[in-house]
Amino acid sequence: MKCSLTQKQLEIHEREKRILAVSRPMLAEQGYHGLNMDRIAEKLQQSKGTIYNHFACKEEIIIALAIETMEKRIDLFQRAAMFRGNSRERFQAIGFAAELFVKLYPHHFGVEQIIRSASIWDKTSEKRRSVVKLCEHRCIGIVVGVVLDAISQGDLELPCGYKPEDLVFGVWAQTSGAYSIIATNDSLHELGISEPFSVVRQSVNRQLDGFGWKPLSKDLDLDAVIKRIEKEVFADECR
Amino acid sequence: MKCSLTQKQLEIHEREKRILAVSRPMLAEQGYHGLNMDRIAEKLQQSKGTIYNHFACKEEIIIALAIETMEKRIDLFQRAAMFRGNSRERFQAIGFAAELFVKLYPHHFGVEQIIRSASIWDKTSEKRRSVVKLCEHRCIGIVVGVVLDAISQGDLELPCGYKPEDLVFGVWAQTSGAYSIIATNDSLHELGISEPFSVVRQSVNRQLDGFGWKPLSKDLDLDAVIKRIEKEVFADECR
DNA sequence: CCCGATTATTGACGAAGCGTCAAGAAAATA
DNA sequence: TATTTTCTTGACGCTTCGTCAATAATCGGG
Repeated sequence: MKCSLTQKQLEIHEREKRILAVSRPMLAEQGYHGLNMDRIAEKLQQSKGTIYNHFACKEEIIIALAIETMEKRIDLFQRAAMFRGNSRERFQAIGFAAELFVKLYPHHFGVEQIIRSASIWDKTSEKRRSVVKLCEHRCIGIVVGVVLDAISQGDLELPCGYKPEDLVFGVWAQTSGAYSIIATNDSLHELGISEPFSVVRQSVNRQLDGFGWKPLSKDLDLDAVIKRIEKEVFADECR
Repeated sequence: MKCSLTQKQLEIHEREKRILAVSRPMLAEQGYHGLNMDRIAEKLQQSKGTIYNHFACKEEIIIALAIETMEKRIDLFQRAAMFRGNSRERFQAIGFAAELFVKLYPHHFGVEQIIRSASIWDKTSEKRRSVVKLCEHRCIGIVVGVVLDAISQGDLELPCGYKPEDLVFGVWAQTSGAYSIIATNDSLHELGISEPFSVVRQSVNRQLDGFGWKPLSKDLDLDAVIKRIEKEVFADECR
């Protein structure tokens, strides 16, 4: 009967989620080597072969985790982009989301780094790789959307030959670079960098000011905007 | 006799360099998994035990390679910082060096990423880790030095509460983030980012302009400065 | 409800690769 | 030359990945 078919398929689908749920902390705590196929099987009380029915190799699990991660970020970004305010404030909201994301879920951010290692990326399936690309595209698309709105609303005029994607790339590089350094460098304080997150926020705003994206940060009460973003968009996450 | 003693020690020292020389392409081409202790031994016609006399584990080889890499970069940065020009031009020279480095030796850049994986970093010795820290410190120190010169020469005034290290961190994050994205993301073009290196240069300059570091980029003939840097500092590397 | 066909599960197994260590070789020292 | 120290070797143990033939469960038609 149909119900039975669905029953089994549901069980399989359910299991896939459990595999990922069990894998994530292993990967988060010990990195690539902490993820152990035998231990996953053991924890789920299933044989290894069954795990391999879901994921062709260890790296497929990692990239699947990364996809979950990227979807989570996209969700935050989408909500941020819908913040009610002018274009610059909406961009600010996305920046806030990015920082929130890395602070709330540092291991998620870590997973995104891990799949970029050549020795891991190369073993993943084309199928999941294209999902990653799509996620990336969607994520950038959200930010580009805000930039385009800014342009069409007359808040921003890009220099000749400069595309919205270029501006986004600059900010993307800045933030992801900073978060990556923060996450992997335990001696930042010794290097004289005591408030890296604050520095990133300032650098980004200075860059946007440099592009003349109005209202300039000197004309904005940034703290008040942040407060509003916290309250209106990320009330659940900020407590 | 003394000569013989030196002889043997020289041989050992020589071998250590050969181990690294053989390891680098393996790591560059296939990443972490491409580096294979048995194959290293085989290529050097030496037993595995001997390799392990030099390096306690695979990860130690990787971090040793990373140290070589960092020293190479320090060399480029030092030369760049000595460029004869105003403070902003000297900073420009360092930026040029960073870009040159990642373009000339992309695999070197990759090694620096690899050691930052938790699962690798954790297996390295405290001794080499502190060397890495030192290299980082020296590298940042060079750049901070130029910023300090700019301040003392009256070219730059940092906002209240902003340290030279903070400015350097911002640029460091921007460039390393960008290079990392460029290296690991094969579909940048599809995302609408066609000239990422050019975007980075512009973003950084816009940031420095934002800090009011004189002379501002609009008052500088950047192309001419680059030409001079190429000719006067990196003639050997640029051909 | 039963029975062949299909699909899913299992865990022993092979392969690869890391790191060890006792035995033996080479070098240093006396 | 004899003895001690240091260096080298490669077989071995161990872990972990991924496979696959055998087995079990599910499905679908009669």
